[in-house]
Amino acid sequence: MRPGRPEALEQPYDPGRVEAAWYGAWERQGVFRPRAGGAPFVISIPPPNVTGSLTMGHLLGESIREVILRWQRMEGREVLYVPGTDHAGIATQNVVENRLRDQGRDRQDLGRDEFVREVWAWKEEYGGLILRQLRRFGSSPEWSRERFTLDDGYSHAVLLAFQRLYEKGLIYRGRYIVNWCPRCQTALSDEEVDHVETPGSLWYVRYPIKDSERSVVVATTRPETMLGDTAVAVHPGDRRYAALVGKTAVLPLVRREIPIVADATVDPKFGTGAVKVTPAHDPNDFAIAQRHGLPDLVVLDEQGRMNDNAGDFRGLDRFEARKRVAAALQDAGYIEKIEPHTRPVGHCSRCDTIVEPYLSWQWFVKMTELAAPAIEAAKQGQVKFFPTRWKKVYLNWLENIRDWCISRQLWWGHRIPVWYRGGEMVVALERPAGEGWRQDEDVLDTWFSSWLWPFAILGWPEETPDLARYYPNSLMVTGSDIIFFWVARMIMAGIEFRGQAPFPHVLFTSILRDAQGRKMSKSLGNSPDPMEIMERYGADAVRFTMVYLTPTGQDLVFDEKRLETGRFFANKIWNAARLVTLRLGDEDLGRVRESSLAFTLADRWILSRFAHAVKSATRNLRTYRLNEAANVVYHFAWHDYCDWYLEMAKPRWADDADPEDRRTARWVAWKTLDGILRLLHPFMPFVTEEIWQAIPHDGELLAQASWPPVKRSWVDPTAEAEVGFLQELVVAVRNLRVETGLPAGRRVPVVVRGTPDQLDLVERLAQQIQPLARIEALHLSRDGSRPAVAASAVVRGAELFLPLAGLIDLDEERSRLAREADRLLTDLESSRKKLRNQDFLTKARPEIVEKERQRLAALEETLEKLKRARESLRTVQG
RNA sequence: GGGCGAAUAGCUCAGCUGGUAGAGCACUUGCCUUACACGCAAGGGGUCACAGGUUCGAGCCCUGUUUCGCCCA
Repeated sequence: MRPGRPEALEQPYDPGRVEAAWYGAWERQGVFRPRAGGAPFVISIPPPNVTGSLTMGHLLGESIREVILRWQRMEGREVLYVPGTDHAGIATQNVVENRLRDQGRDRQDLGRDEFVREVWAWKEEYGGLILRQLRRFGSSPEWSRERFTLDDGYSHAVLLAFQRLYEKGLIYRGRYIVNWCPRCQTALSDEEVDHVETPGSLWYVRYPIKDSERSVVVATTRPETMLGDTAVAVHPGDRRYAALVGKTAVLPLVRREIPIVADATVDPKFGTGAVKVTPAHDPNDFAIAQRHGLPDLVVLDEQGRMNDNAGDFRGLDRFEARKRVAAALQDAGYIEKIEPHTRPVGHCSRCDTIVEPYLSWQWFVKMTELAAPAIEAAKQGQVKFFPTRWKKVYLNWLENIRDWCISRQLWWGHRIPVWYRGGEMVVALERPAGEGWRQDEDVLDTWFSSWLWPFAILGWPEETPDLARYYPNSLMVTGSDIIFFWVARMIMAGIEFRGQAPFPHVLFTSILRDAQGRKMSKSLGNSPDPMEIMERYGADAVRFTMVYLTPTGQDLVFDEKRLETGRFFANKIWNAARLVTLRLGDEDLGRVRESSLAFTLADRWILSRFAHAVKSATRNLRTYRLNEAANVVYHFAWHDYCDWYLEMAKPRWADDADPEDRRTARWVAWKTLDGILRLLHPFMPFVTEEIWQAIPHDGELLAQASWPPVKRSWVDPTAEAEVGFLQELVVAVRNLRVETGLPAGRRVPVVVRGTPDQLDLVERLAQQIQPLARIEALHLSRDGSRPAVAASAVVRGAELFLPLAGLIDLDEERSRLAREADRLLTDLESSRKKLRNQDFLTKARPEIVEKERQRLAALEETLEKLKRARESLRTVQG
């Protein structure tokens, strides 16, 4: 047992100082290293973007991971938390390109190799800021295992995964419509496109029929694409157009002859029921073209400008082209009408540019085969989601999954391991032997590397000891916004490459929103700076508040002011600890045997309450109700321990108090504080460590101490009931004091009247009640007498009197008693009504009925006594 | 168009197995009571969105409606 250092708890509490103190010690002592002994517990960080910095959202996720990790460590598990970052292809390339632009250069000037070197240099200098910020936050990953998705070993894993899937026939190259971002100039996956309902127009355009007076009117939202039309399509069952199928239409402006085809996917109710078919710029049209053997004609370039196929419109930006084409059609009399029309428009999730459906050669992963076992894993419970409703979202996505476009036209990333020479194509991790091989120019989607994260971080494809011991991981904590991007794909990859889902549990965190309900994001600039927040409130306060506030799986409207909850709480604990340390004296508490102490009622009560708090906090942690766990500890520490126990203990610490009892009060106060610090450590590691070091403690660091067990011997229902009565008495007296307008400091006599049992109890508790309620003398009315003039209240049938003749306003007291009685009357009536109900009496569970009877009896008794108190005051007046 | 979620005190939100509606902040009143004014004490404040239903009993379960938000197409 190490002695405390009371002088360490300086006033005032300064989070900045405290939080600078302990991180180094934890690292030196190897607190974050997996400690053999218990079953492994493994979590990895959802790798943040290497160019990124901390956001409030990160802090929320990190707070939750940390609570669970530090708790599990204290429970004796072998805890591993793996840190790292991902290379975030588009985002990182953007950052470096912007820098080049500022210098008046672009990546084409540098060439591929030079550019990639430039990105690496940038990464070495500025990357990973976010991980340094996590140290300030107090995060406890095993730093020596930090991984980056472009590291050599990791890259090998990524390319190997590509090769294996290719060899299994699950990866293919094809020419299809993909989502193209003209600004990023790369293909995107479906998940990287956000759809926004956008008002626009629906143009009705007349296409003449060849060798005929007739024409067909098509409706389109994108007239500029008509330059790439290769057909007109109608529904096969649409009688209006039956005669036209097989005929030839003449495309206005360009006079190209195109067939009219019948296809069942055409919606006869949309527009005129006839649509133009632009295979190169619309996924549905592409499908129609495939079925009918129609050619395709690309009319846009990679930057979203009209290309040479667009004739007079070549070189125009797509939106300018839309206006010009519409105007040209109008001028030539081809426009029938224009209607307002709202449709979903895809935006690049990276840069918000409107994406183009664009026909190009890309690499894809066939997903249905990978999805099937991932669906089973969730259905059979090998992977569970918290909250459970995400299971449905997950299943729905997987059951309707589409192939995944994984090639990106970027330079920063894993270059696709495919080699071409003439008509040959080889998939290989190394350049094939021989001359003339040219590697595929594209890189892989970043998510194609991060879906391997749970096992690639452990050394896969090598069969390392880590992989054997730490796979599958224990838990994934992340935001539901990446359930498709990452979570579902990790599960698929885990099953595909390791034969087992990567973790049994997925815990989704809240999404933080600002006061207007908008998602907090860097681009909106509506997120406070986390580092500044930590400066102002302290990391402990942020951690506690985040967890305390976060509802399980609901979005969280974040208001900075609420961080005061954690800040004030830390301060409260700090000051409670100061009080305790100042009163501990030089007692060697470590040598005190619990059995040698004579606990008072208050001692038994707080230890019982502590046992409940441990039980409840632990149960809530196990079920991921972290906010409830935080709430339990908060309430116990503040309201039970500080408000009641410490107040009751104060007189026992006085110099003239009985030494044995003083020792007992010291021991219980210390022991309970030690317990609070342990329960609180996962939520507020710094301040709890600092305080723990200042009180007598066993072991080097709180971070290595054990989680408190539930001590059954401390559970004491009698003590809880009796102190409950005491608390009600005290509150009633305090209330009378306020209601009668007594000066706050004035000590008053109190008379109690009640059953002999009640009076005995009050007599036993008198010592503790008096200071709490500022009572000068507590008189027990054994003979049933009562003061003639007094303010009064009823507590559990016992009557309290403040005999204050001359000090209280009798009229006011009478009306106060009347108000009190009125309030009870409502409850009384509803209780009576309930008990008159035959159905209630026969059908409700007996214990419920009995409870209701007791409740009614108590209400009646209280009411009766209030009435008598009023009457007696009337007599006085009369 | 399909799916999911939310609606509870002035605000932000808890409310687990149906059994007397809770917290923090804000508000009112009184206190610098030698741990803490980042505090202490006492208090006010609710048609649990609406309409039905199930039940002895509904904030909670069922059906429908309204409003808001999100995801998917």
